Formats: sequence, structure tokens, C-alpha cells
Amino acid sequence: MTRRGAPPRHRTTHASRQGTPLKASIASLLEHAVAAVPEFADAPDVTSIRATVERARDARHGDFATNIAMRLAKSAGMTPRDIAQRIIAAMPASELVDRVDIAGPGFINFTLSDEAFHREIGLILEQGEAYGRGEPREGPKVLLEFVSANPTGPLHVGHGRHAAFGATIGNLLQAAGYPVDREYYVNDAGRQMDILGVSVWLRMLEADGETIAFPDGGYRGEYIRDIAASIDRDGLPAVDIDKAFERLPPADDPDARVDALIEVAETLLGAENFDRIRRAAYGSILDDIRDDLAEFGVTFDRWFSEQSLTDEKRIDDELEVLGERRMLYEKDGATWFRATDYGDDKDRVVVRENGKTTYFASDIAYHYDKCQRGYELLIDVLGSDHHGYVTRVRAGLEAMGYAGDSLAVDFVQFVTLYRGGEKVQMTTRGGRFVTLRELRDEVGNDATRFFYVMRSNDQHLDFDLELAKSRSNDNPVYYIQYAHARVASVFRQLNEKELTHDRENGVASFSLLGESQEKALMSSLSRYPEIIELAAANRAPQHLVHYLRDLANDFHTYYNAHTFIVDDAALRDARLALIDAARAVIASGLEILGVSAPDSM
RNA sequence: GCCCCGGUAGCUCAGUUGGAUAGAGCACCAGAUUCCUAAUCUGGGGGUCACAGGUUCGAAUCCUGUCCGGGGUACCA
Repeated sequence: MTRRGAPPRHRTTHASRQGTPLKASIASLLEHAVAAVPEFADAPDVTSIRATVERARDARHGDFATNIAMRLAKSAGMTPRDIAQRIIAAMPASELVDRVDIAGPGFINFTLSDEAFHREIGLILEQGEAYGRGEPREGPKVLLEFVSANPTGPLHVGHGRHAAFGATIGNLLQAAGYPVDREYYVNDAGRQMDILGVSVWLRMLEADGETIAFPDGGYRGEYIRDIAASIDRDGLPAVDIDKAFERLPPADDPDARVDALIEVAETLLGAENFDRIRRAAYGSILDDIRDDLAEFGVTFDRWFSEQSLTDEKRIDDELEVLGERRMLYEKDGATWFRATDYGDDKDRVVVRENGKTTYFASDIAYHYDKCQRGYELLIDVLGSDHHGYVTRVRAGLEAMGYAGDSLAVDFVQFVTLYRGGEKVQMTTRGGRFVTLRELRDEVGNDATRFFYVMRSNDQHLDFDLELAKSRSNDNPVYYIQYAHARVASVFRQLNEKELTHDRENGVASFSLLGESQEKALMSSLSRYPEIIELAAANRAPQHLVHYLRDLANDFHTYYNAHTFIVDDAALRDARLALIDAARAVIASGLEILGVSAPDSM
């Protein structure tokens, strides 16, 4: 499992008042009961009682179950069943609970009253799409960084998964009440930007009719030509190409060749002009990335420039602090950070022999900066090939005086595209990837967002284009959206029959809803707050995906089994109120996933 | 070598932080619509949770070891 910096558990101050999720209400009853038994007063597990309350998996076990009696057995020196007996005897009466039973080796099973569910559905109708969202929390203040792709080309399908996952995590944390900001780290400094500038310049020359052996390390996408065409040539000096290229290192050393080309460009054009091309290039690409993400429903609170770390002397500050703390030393002409003091495999270079700082030096400064801005939990969404960074960045944070575990990293595994059973070639000879935009154009934003988070982030993702596009029962996106559209359709039908829906009458008539499908739907709906909390705490959107699928199934089953628009007004109002609650929860869940909730399909 | 992730039904994957008889979709088989959208529903078969030990009332889940697949192990970003 990926290591996760778990946010501290929400401390609930509850009585079983309205607005408290069902599970918390049950946990509260249990806490009172345990506290009322003197023998358990100092049992070590009492503080985590809430965590022991679970939904029963089997209807025969009631609605909720706890294993608290088994957990207390050792410290209390009693058998689980005896403990369960004592706890049940001490349980305060509640209108939410019909029965409390002991089962199996010592489980305590709670069977809720109809009233408990009716209240919960009423609450959904009252709160609408706000239902299930956690109370705003003081902290930890979360900074969520994701995508952060280099602005050297358009986003591809791998970045898309990062975008969808990160955005959904952000929505989930926010829904659970955490204060969260989203940030994109823009790698606008260093050699990559120089290579980008050179690539554009070479394409400009080509457009002028020059023949140029394009270097291996350069960016050769078609978009580079487009950018080259858009560069304002006013003030650019004329260039004697042949002379400029005659001293280049041989092609079998691509790195040296690219570096030499950068130098040539800077000399011939002048540093200012070259910088202008470079900025135009990365500015245009970054605009494209920003648009692409915005169309995908992914937005950021801040775009943080790597270059600003240098400009604002943040890296200098960092090196000074590390130096004062004696965390640096010189070797082989470079400056090294004592990462091994903090558990890393080896020490790491922060200033190279050539005097330039490393990307790692920027990373420390950047994460240090995040801490200094007051964020208490830093979440980075990274590709799984970056796992080696975590230890050293944590080391950097600790050396700078912050807790290493304030950094949590969620790794996103690779994406493989399939068309039917066929694997899709993701890269072309020109080094071109299938872009996120192409994927979105082909399968649509909704299916794309959904499929990206359908699987656990640390699972390889097989993205089947045909399945994502299919408008059939194979496709879980449409399955869920269809449930939402069906509810809207029912209300349209109601309108056509010139009937109206009296919600208050419906809520007052919930006791008429005795069908098994109705009870199942109510139970599922009441789970929503638990799902939000679970998915947020684990940063695992797939919990929400699976929940919505199950919820849609409960709805479709109900739809097929019973008619909602019946003659009996009370029953009709009650049924319509129930499906309207289902509509609200589905809409809320889809919103968190960044998927639309259509009224018709 | 060392580090990270994964191994659960024919396929793709869940599994609520150690619970009760391991779940879902697809695929396969059999059914449902005079009625609110059949983009739907109902039923059925299908499992050595990679393997071997261990921890305990209880293990797919935790520990140790082994095997297989992917990734990483830069004075690149």
C-alpha cells in the first residue's frame, strides 16, 4: 500500500441530533454505553470506539455492527459475549434503534428503526446536494499539488489520469470539510526550457528554408512549428547558419549537441531575444495546458513558478539554512546534502560542479515554501516512477525544520489505452503521445473523468476506448447518469399528467414505503456521508465510484419493480420524495467526480 | 543487489484499515416491457484470495520468506 499521511480523525461533538450521520449516531450510543460500564472505564480502546462501528454486510446482521466486545475482551478479562451483554444493558434508549442483538463470537448488531431512515431521507431533501458533506474543519490545511507537467508540450493521456485523480481528491477533501488549495508547479526553469527555445528557433529557421538536422533531444511535435510560426520576428538578427553549425559536436552525443545548440542560439540571437522565444514558447504551451485542463473541469488555485524560487532567492535561503545546520558538504566540486542522516540511501547533490543548483534543490525550496505558507499537509500526486523522491524530499523538509510526514505522496500508475481488445500505440515515431485532448474529444469529458478514477490509483489502468464510448449497459458512467435522468424524466411525466409533487406530504408519508426495494434504497442513500468520509480519508475516489454504481442499481431495481406515479397521492408523494433524494445524492456524487448529471439522455 | 507498486472468478477490478457464508461489472446460460426511457431489471453457474510458514477468538487484509509482473535506483527535469 502507498504510504499515506492520514489527516487526523474528525473529533465529533455529537448527540443524536438531526444532521448527525447515522453511523456517528450509533457510535455515540455505543460510546455512552461503554462509558457507563465501570469495568470498561479505562479500557484502552474506548477512544476509538467510533472506528469499530461498521455497516453490516448481511441484512440478517441488522444495519450496523460493532466488534467492540471482542476488542475489549483481553483488557477486561471477560468473554466477548459477556461484555456485549453489559454494553447492551447500558445502552441508552433511542428512537433510531429498534433492536440490539448479540451474534456470533460477540458482535453487537444494531437494527435501526424505519423512523431513523425516514429522518435521514428527509435530511437529504432538506440539504439537497449539501447532504453528506462534512462540517468545515479547522485543519489540517491541505496543499494538493498535481499534474505539474513540464510546459514543453500538450498533456497526454498519462497526465489526464493525474488531472482527474487530483481534481477528484481535491473535491473529496473539500466535501469532507478540509481546507484545501490546489496548486500546479510550473517547471519553467532550467535546461528543459532552453531545449524548448532551441526547438522553436530551429523550426523558425526551417520555415525560412534552411535545412537543419533536428537534434535527438529536441521537442519535435507539430505544435513546435505552430509556435515557431507565431513568433514575432521584429528585432531578431539575421543569422549565418552554416557558420553557426560548423562547430557542433557529433550527433552521437545528443546531450552535448543540444547544449551546444543552446549556446549557439544565445550567442547568435542575443540572450534577450532567445529568452523572448523561450518565454513565448512556454507561455503558449502553458496557456494550452490551462485551457485543456479547464475544459476537463480541472482548475487550480495557484500556478507556482519554479523560476520564482531562484528569482526570489528561495533556493539561496534554503542553502543558507542547510549550511548553518551543517547539512551540507563539498565533494568532487559539488555541494551535497546529508540525506543519509534522514534515512535516504545516499547523500544528494544540491549544487552541481558547474555551479547550477539541481532540481532536487528546487524541490526542497518549493516544499519548504509550502510549509512556510502555512500548509500542514502537503499532498503530491506523482507518477509511480517518482517514488524515489519521497524519502529525499522528506529528508529535506526535516533538515529545514519541518516534519517529514507532513508530506504525503499519492502515486498514480500508468495508463494503457485499448480499443476493443487491441492495445493502442501511445507514442509515435516522432515521440508524439496520444494527447488528453484527443482522448476527451473521442470519448467525452464525462467518461474520461470517470474511467480515470474508477480504479485505485496504485493500480495500472487499462483504459478501454470502446467501452468508454459505448452507450450500453457495459458502461458504468451512463448507467449512473441514466438513473439521474430517469428521476428527472419521472418528474416530467408527472408534469405532463398535470399532477404536482407535495414533498412535505411525501416526507410525512414515508411510513407507506415498506417495499424491500424502498428500504434498500433508503439504506444506500444513508451511507453517502460515510462514503465521502471514507473516500476522502483514504484519498480513494474509487470508493465513491463503486458506491454510486450500487446506488444507481438500487434505483433502477426500484424503478423496474414499482410505479412511482400512482393514484394514491400519499404513496405517490412518498415515492417521489424518495427518488428525488436519490437524484440529489447521485448529482452530488457525480459533481465530486467531475461528471455531469444530465436530466435527459 | 536495494527500494516502491501489483498478483482475488475466463477478463477488468472492489474488498469500509483484522470480522460473520470473499463481492461487482463484463462474458456465458435462462427469463422480464399493454405501465414513469430496455442506456433498465430478475435468476443461475463460476474461487487453493500467487505459494509456504507465523501472529490470534478470527487473516484476502498484519509479519517473515519464496515465485511472477511493472517501475525506480542521476552532478536529468
